[in-house]
Amino acid sequence: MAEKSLPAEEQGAEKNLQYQTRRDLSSLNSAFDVEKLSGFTLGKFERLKSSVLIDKLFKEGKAVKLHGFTLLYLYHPLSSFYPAQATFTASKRNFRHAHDRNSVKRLLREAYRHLKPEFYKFLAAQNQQIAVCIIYNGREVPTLAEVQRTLEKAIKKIPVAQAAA
RNA sequence: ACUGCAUGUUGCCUUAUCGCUGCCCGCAAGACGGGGAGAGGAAAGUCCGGACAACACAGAGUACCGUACCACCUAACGGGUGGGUGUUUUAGCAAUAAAGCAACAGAUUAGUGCCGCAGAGAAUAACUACCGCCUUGCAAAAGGCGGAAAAGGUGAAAACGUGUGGUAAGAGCGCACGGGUUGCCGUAGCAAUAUGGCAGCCGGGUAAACCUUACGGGUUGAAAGCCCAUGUAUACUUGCGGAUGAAGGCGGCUCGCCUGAUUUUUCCUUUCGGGGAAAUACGCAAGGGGGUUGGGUGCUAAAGGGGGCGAGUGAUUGCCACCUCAGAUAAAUGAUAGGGGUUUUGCGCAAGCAGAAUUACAGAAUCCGGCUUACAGACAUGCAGUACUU
RNA sequence: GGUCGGAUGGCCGAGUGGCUAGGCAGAGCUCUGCAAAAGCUCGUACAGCGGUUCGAAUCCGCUUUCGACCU
Repeated sequence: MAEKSLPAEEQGAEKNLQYQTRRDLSSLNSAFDVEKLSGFTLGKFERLKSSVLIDKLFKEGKAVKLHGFTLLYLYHPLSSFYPAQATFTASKRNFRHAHDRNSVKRLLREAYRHLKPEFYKFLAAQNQQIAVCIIYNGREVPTLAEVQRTLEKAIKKIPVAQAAA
């Protein structure tokens, strides 16, 4: 165990990085180019995982509703270098079987992955970070093309961040 | 050959691009690069049984819950295998055979309850009809007392069946044959049980009604539990501190500035005063319990896998060498395109051509052994039916 | 992931093995000059499949579906 783990100081540094929520965004941009971050990837740090933030998102976030999709968003500083973190859900009421829910969430993820670069440019221009939750309210598993078309419209509806917010 | 049913096996393959999650290696240590791995037969239902963990625990009994033909298998089981018994279907005149099914201990020696409607009566049964005696009456008959479960009808179920003797009429009341059941003995079998003999009994059903007998069961489940960090107010315990400044804050930090915490009792000495002890308030440190938010561990090498050689009718098991095969946590295992395979539709004598679909049930969450339920297509075996050929 | 409970007419809801109560709602009739209220009458139910039993809403098993609790 001792051999495996990193030296103590490095561990500390890593933790700082996670716990630090406030950071200077301008320095971030100088270190990591937005262009470099906007490949068609969707890794661990681009997904919204903090239950605290998710609670906050559902409580205070604004919603864009479009054709059975609901897109919740909240401009909020993140513990990630990426301009956005997203999460995807389908309700247990509409999809009783686990494999149906999984496949819907995979479709949403796939669609978001392809729409991501433009969304990131839009955010980088404002120098803002955002938390997003995409919910599918339909009762049947949709096709990928359908999801992409609707999501693209929904994302374009997200307004520019207010200075006060 | 086709169709149906049952059981078992299987549950599309491959190339490229864009991704996801662990692991290993590299490096400039990054959220980078490379390599290799990554979804089931039911992962499901959570119906049983274990492993593992925490807590509890003298012993015995009671309550409660579960199991229930016998033997074996197994870590264990309500599971499985083999056997027995009963029963259903099919074939057959029958004997019997084959296939399927069974929560299959006890209701004639523990006891209690329940059995609607109908029927005289549903458990010490007399309504009709039957028989005897008595009373009334010319008689027919009526009434009363008693006998009697053979006949009737009712019902899911009516007091062993047939025959015969017997009787006032009848009755297992006696006898013969037969049936069931309990006990003992003989034979076969480890046993359930089968079979033969002897003796007793035969006034119902229901235990997935209470119950009896035998056996088993401590409770709670990985959101168990253990560790680390973050960090807030602090009950309580211990230690230390002190206006000759504890402790905290700021700065230019061996220093300066600012803020700033206690009283009582008692003893010794005594001019004021000083010192000690105890209690208490305050402060600090440690322990500690309470709450908050994360991470690690538990956690994937196991009652493991397929293979070979044995043991056993079989479930299962012994030995040998080989293999390492998911580990996520707002929860990975995906998407697109091409090729092949499969199914299907149309055209065609056929070869083949063209189109469509690629589909079933379904997604690991601590891990195993079962059971149950769902399931497109393919293959194998068995049974049944239909048609044709010999 | 784990542990429990329910399902009876259009709605609520009782029912310890023997014809499934009751209320609300609905339809018809009475009453009234017409209505309301009241009274009378009627129709419509045991989630599904299988088993135990002479007989199942009830007992047992499986399935479907709704809900609750545990961090």
